[in-house]
Amino acid sequence: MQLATWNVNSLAVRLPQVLDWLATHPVDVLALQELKLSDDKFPHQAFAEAGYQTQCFGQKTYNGVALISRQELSGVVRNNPLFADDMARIISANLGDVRVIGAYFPNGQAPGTDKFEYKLEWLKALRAWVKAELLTHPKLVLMGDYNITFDDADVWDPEGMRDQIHCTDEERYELSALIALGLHDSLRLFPQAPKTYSWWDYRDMGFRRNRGLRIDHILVSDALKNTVRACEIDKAPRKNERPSDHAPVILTLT
DNA sequence: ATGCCTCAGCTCCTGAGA
Repeated sequence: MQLATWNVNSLAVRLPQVLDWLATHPVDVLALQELKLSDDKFPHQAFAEAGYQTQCFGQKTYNGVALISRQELSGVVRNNPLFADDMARIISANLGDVRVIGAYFPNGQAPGTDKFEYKLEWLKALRAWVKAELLTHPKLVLMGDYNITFDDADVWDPEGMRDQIHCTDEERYELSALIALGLHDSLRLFPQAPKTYSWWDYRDMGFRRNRGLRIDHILVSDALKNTVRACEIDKAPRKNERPSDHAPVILTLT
């Protein structure tokens, strides 16, 4: 079984790339973030013609998430029932006995701003909800654009970005608290080359110079850990014309 | 450098992203 996550930065712009990618990477579930379109504009038909079912939670202009799957998903939930949120950021569902959560974590803009406070509250509420979910769904995958680096190994310029957004102690504390619920960073279950990132700034030739961040993650619960066979970041779509600034992350389970 | 790209939208500038 394969699961993947990809922040596409506008599904309207990236739909052909997503369909191309699925044709060569026929994963069981693909979680998308930053659709930037409302549900009435979601391209269900295009995915159906490619053999995929769709569950979407869209929003005009910003945010928006979806689960694209080969099999029909059950138990679809939108956002965190424990957190009143104006923004479409989470969609979760069951694939067999595995609870799959796709999430677009808040960016947070900068420490000290209202958006940063919202990010911390959102993270705290996510942790409470995931903790409860694990009781009923021990096999759980939490994947998406976390907008948080685990540590300096995830940052191209750790000195320059110290205490900056995605790298603050407060954000990293929340990420480690998620891990402490009994989750594992799939990518780090395997040896990784230094400077492995999932996002590169559009500006200043960020990708060509590998000036990036690892902020897209796939966390798996204790009950799934021993089934993880591989986890990798697919940098190929970042080389497309008009790419997303994020690359997909792929998880392979037995 | 309160910038550099890219995207959406009350679109020829602005807000937001990361």
